[in-house]
Formats: sequence, C-alpha cells, structure tokens
Amino acid sequence: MTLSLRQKRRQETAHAIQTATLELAIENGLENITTEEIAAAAGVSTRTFFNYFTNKEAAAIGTPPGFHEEDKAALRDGTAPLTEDLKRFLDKHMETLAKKDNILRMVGKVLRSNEKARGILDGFLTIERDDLTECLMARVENRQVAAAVASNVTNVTARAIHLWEHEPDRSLGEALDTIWEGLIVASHLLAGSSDQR
Amino acid sequence: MTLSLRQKRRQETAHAIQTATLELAIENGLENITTEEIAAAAGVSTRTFFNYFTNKEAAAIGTPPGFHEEDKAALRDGTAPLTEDLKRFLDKHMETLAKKDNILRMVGKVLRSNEKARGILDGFLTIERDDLTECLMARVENRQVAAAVASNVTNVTARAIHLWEHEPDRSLGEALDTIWEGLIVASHLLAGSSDQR
DNA sequence: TCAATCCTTGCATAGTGTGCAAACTTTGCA
DNA sequence: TGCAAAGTTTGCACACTATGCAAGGATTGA
Repeated sequence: MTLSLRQKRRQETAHAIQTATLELAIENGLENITTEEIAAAAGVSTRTFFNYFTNKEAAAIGTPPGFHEEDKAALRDGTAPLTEDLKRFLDKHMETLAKKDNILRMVGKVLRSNEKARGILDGFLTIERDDLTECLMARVENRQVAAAVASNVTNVTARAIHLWEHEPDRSLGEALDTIWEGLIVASHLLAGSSDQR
Repeated sequence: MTLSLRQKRRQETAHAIQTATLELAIENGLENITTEEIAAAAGVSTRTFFNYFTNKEAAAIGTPPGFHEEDKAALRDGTAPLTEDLKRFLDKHMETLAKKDNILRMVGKVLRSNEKARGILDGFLTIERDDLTECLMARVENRQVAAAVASNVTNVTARAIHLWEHEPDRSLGEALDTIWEGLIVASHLLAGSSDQR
C-alpha cells in the first residue's frame, strides 16, 4: 500500500480538483461555474483539469468506491439464506459509503437534475451491478436470476441514499433498513405468496 | 386528435431530425458526426436543430412512449394478485415498444457506451418509475413498497430490451418472459421462502 | 385582411474537450 | 552519481457545442 511520489501527487491533485469542484458548485451551482474557474481554484491549468477528468460532472463525482473484495467473497461463499447474506453485504457497503458521507452529501446536492452527471453515475452503477451479478452466479440457478437480484441491490442502495439525503436526521444505515423492509414486502408480493410477512 | 398545420410540421421536423441522426450515427457512430451534419441531412439549420433537441443524444433518443393511461388504470384498479396484473401491464407496454422496434434497435446500437445518452435515458426511466410508483400506491401498503415494485418493473423492461438486442431471433415479448421468470425466482429468494417455485 | 403568434435562421459569443509539442519531474538502472 | 526512459504539466490551436438575440417569414383566428 506504499505509493510512489508520483502516485501520491496524482491522488492529491485529483482530490484537490474534486474538492474545488464541489465547493464552487455548492456555492454557485455546477451549471454556473466553468472548468477554467475550477482549475484555477484547484491550482492547476485548465489543460491539466482535463487530464484528470473529462468534464465538471465527472470531477464532482470523483471515483466512487466499488464493492470490497472481502464482502463479495463473503456473499459468494455464504451459507445463510441469500436474503440474510445480502442484507449483511448491503450493511457493509453502506458503512463504506458512510465513511465519505460528506462528499456523498455534496455530490447529491450538486448533481440533482444534471443529465450528464446521471449518465456518469449510471455508468458506475452498471459496473457495480455487473460485478455483483457475477458474484451471485454462485448462489442462484441462472444469470437472469442473478441479474434480477443484483438490480435490486443497486436500486436499494440508490433509494437508500436518496431517502437519507431528504431526511437529515436519519443515518445511512437506518435509511437502508427502511428501504430494505420495502423490498422484502415487495418481493413477497411479486413472488405471489398470500402471506405478506 | 386532429393536428393543426403547425403541430404537424413540428412533428415532421422532429421526426426528420431523429431519423437523420440515427441514420448518420449508424453509418459513422454518434461521436463522429456533428450537429451541423445532422441538421443539413434533416434539411434544417443548425440553430433549428437546437430548437428541437438540446444535443445529438437527445435527438437520437427522441421521445420514448410513456405508459398508456388505460394500462395504468387497469393496474391501479386491478383485482387479480399484483404479480398477474403487473405481468399484464408489462406485456402491454412491450407491445407498445414493439410498434417502434426499428427505432428501438437503432437507438440501442447507437447509444451503447455514450454517457450523455445514458443520462437522458435514465431521466426518462425515472419519470416512468415515479409515474408507476404513484399508480402502485393504490395497491400496496406504503411508498417504499411501491417504489421497490416500480423499480423492478423498469429494470425488467430495460433488461428485456437488452436481451432482445443481443438475441436477434427472439421477440420483445419472449425476451420479457425470460426476464420476468428470473424476477419471480429472485423474488422468492429475497422473500426468503424455502420453496422456490 | 390584419394583427398576434409561432418558427426559422444567421450572427455573435461563451464554453467544452482534444491533439500536439515543449519543458519539466520522477524513476530506476548502470 | 548520473542519465535515459517514462510520466506530467502547460500553452496553444482548433473543432465542436449550446444559447441569446433580433430580423424576417409563415400560420392562425377573428
């Protein structure tokens, strides 16, 4: 985990650009600031800005954390009922996200109603979903089932973040519990069982 | 349903621009054509292009059909188990999409791996999902459950289209059936029932 | 027929994003 | 230590994107 000087600089610059982007954007709105202003605030040239990110939106989003290898392994090799292993997996993932909850909150504020940004986020979500689908192949009978479960996981994550953004006194974990509850009830309904609990 | 001359022209121009965009894009890739070329091919000025669509990607996508009011009403007021009403709803929606399957196929080809386009599509999907969530409020116990079900519906649609794009000899309806099957099994798993069928 | 309304277009302009080449820094090997 | 290879930053040029504005044309309904 020891980074070379070059790698460390790269991380620092990337972080400086993201921070500058978010701060300026919270002040003025992402639409009303230019890459030039961001670059100046981050202490680099405009050209260098574009060496790190292809646009403002990507700079604001930065590089979201993917799933941890250990968590994926635990999910793949788990022996408890799938629902339980999944819930544990999601809890872990939420903990990871909670570590950067200040950035998460800014990103949410800044990106609402920005199409380009939604596309970028959707790209990351797609990667996560595919990643998870592969994991789940070890636990379910075929790819369609794995994809359906994986979709629900990424959706739950997105909806939990959304809920957390709108209800300030709720923690990410608590928001997840509420959303998860809804998913379970919905699954009973879709499964067509008559007992809903 | 009788349109004035102005309204008819508007539709025609919009359609001409979308068609020109898709044809040029299939030939050369959306990234390699300019709004200027598209406008010329559609027989309008560049400025007029931007009066209709804010960018190439939006022009390629056009205006996707939302859900039909009758179908939504049927879902809201249905009395069969929710799963069955939902499946019927999806079947209807797929029929609607199938009517424009030539455009659907082109759109899929052109947009793959275009972030801006994904954002726009995601915007439309969000509208559909919210629309559906409202409908489902009449059928389920709370908003979280409605949102979970609605997410599954839009996901299933997206995955069905994806499957159909990759397996040329399958109809949209058949693709939906395969994906739906996967969702039902997944729901049993998430619901935690021991019998999976 | 005429005024209100809407549409198209050209022009000007601010901003985005990339290729290229020159200068500079870090790296790691002799 | 010294030096070549690799990676970074920057300026510059350039093509493309997207919007505001104003002039002129077409459509509408009275």
